[in-house]
Amino acid sequence: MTEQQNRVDKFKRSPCPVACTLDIIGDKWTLLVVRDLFAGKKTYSEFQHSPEKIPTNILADRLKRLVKNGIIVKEPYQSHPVRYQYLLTAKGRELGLVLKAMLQWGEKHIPGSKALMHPVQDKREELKS
Amino acid sequence: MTEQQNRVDKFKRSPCPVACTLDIIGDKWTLLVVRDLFAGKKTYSEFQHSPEKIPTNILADRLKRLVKNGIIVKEPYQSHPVRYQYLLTAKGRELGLVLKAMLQWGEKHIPGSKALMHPVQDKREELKS
DNA sequence: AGCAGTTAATTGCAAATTGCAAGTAACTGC
DNA sequence: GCAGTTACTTGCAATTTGCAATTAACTGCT
Repeated sequence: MTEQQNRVDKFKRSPCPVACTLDIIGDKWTLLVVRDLFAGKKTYSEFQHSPEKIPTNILADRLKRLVKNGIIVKEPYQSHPVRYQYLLTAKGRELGLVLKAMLQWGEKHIPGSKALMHPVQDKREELKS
Repeated sequence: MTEQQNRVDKFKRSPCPVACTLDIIGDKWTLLVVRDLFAGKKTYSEFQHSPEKIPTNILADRLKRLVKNGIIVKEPYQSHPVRYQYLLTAKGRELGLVLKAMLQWGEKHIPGSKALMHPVQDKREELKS
């Protein structure tokens, strides 16, 4: 088996980028965690307290998968009671467009739904130290 | 119970448009059917023959849900052997941006994945390099 | 007329995933 | 020393998924 075949084999269902993306984020919870990260949430308990009330075992699983797929990183922000924070990587931040498209579709087509805040705000000021 | 409460109650998890959108399209298969519709596929068997090989009971279920949510319509395109076609509504076509965002994210971040075709092709673009 | 083939499903069942409750471990603050 | 917080894990029932087989209604071939 060649390297190319190895690469092909790792596509779970097909080489279609939509299918591959869905293999990573195609479920009811993953993008809600990403949404929370865009909203500035960082810790396990912050995610747990979001209005959708994600079950704790699902949250633990999704965080693991997001780390495995390079969308977030997990790092301790304090040792003594060791506490972890989860941060979006560049790859994860680029899911902002997916989130934004869903948010806009939802706001337009699901009457009564209302965004608490928008991800990927157009802020042109990031070069400040 | 007031009308407002009725409206609130119908949100499955929260009024967040991202969560509401995920309640409709947040699974591994639904958006693949929508992708196929963007690719010009219209019939049950065309969806079945896509490379991901969606199980037939899942396909039947997802088509029902897409109809129920106003994303597609089902109509006979011939009577005698009565045959059905499924067509995107305006609401469904507006999922093109979600699909496009996923496609671009996948192409960029999943090495080897390659789009067979792009939904929502922007006719006016890509003159610069 | 008989039979294979196509389309659009439904049914049955095992396996996997989800959702809920409870429990755990390490620590803090009173 | 005891309640509270954080970040989980475990157990288990319920739901969903995936696969195979089957069905119903027709067409086209011989």
